Amino acid sequence: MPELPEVENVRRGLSKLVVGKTVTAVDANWPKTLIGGLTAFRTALIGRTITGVDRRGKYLLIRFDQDLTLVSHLRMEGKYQLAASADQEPPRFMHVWFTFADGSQMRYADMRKFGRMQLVLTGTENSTVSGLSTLGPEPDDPSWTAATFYDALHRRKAPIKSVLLDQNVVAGIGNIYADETLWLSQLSPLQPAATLKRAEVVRLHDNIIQELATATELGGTTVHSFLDAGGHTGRFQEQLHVYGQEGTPCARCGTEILKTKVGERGTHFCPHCQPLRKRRLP
DNA sequence: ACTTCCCTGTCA
DNA sequence: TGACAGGGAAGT
Repeated sequence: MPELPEVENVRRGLSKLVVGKTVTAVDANWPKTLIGGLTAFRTALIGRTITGVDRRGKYLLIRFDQDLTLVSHLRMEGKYQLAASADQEPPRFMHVWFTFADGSQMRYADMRKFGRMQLVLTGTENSTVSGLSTLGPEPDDPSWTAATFYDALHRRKAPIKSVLLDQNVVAGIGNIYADETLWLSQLSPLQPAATLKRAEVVRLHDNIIQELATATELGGTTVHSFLDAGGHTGRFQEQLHVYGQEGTPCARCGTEILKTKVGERGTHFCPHCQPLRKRRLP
């Protein structure tokens, strides 16, 4: 469930904690996490020094010297933690750990084992990593305008909720921020994307940019004990209007928030503020 | 473009 | 004990 704001906070945390460290060992007890296998990771990474940590959508890009990039996707439950020494009690569900020359360890824990890591040559990640090659623009990229968003939405007849979750349309939105931005924009999650009016798309575009920025600055949303690399919990969950709020009154109109399924995903909305508008597909 | 699968803790 | 949580890849 880490989405763009959470992954960005992990990036900032890791950036402060691991840049400059040199890998002396790589270990794993769930090798499936490592695309290409543990042996390849050891061969490539031992002796390499971390030079930076970047992010693209929900992907973390851990940069090493000699043009190596570790592409890491946390999926549902992936967490990084830095331990000052190897003796420190490992977190539950630790599956991969990197030991550094100073004795510290970068640990990766993932209860559901959905997360994946892949090593690529820096600069080739966009062509090599499936998911990155077709990834849509960053929400804060000035080239992502309401006009380009409108065009993208009008090529899709699927419900707007499903289209927001499509990383090829715009990068970084997951289930929480899809529901929240639709509530803010007073749009039904079931509204076919192609039926959105210009003004509605402008509203949604503004809210996506604003909401992701605010959530990022508040440290993201903590759901299911999500922790950033520094071990802090996010504070954005105090500002959720619909996600996980089923049965409580809508902050805008008092109507009970409902939960349903859209495209096999749990979807929270206010039936009064977010009515489905009957419109013909263009 | 839609469905299924990967995973396992939590909850009804 | 079975349904559910869900991002993204793979399959249809």
